[in-house]
Amino acid sequence: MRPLTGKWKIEIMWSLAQGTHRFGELRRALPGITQHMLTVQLRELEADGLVKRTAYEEMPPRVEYDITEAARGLQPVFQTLIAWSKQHGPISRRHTVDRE
Amino acid sequence: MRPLTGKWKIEIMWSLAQGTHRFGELRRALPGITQHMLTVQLRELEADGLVKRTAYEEMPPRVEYDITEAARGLQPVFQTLIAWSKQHGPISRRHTVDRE
DNA sequence: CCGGATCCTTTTTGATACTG
DNA sequence: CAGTATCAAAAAGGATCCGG
Repeated sequence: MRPLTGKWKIEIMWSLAQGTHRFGELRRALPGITQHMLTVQLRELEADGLVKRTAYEEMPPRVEYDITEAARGLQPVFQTLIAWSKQHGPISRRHTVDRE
Repeated sequence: MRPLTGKWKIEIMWSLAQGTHRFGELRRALPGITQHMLTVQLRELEADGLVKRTAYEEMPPRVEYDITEAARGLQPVFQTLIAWSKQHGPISRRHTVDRE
């Protein structure tokens, strides 16, 4: 099992759980993420059936992201994890990077 | 935020959520994990305050692992994720390795 | 039985530049 | 605006051998 692996997936899903977002909106909602990473993670989430991508072929381009029905069942997970991390601080993955 | 990152952490926590386990028991409960990885992940979980380790200096050695009080609040997360993955299949991290 | 220490491979992440 | 292409660095994962 490998749920929601990736440095930003929880936060992405949490953002999307609160409503449709455009690419640029997500980028602003996740300070520190690069376009590259946002693209990669969204693509993976899409492939995993957690995110739905809707592209409008207009000028200027517009792309919207939503969570899928399947992912609705995970919504409490996102909520709990976000809330938990606010209380206990971030967990794991070199949480103490102590640059040096 | 980086919750429960690691290939085995969810499953480890899920196992421990169901009761105290010894090292060897966990190993058997997680087919495919190496002792090395189990050690590493347990150490990280311990450092993150999600797991409590109790070593008995006996012969033969015995070590028990439990989830901490702080981690109790995450128990529904483990449950939901495990249940979800049983329905929808594993998520992410090269789930389609399609070896040639 | 429960690890630690090494060494090596694979995956992930990130910086930067470029495009319809 | 919403990406793609490259390249490089870092982190995670795993095999194997050693020790109390």
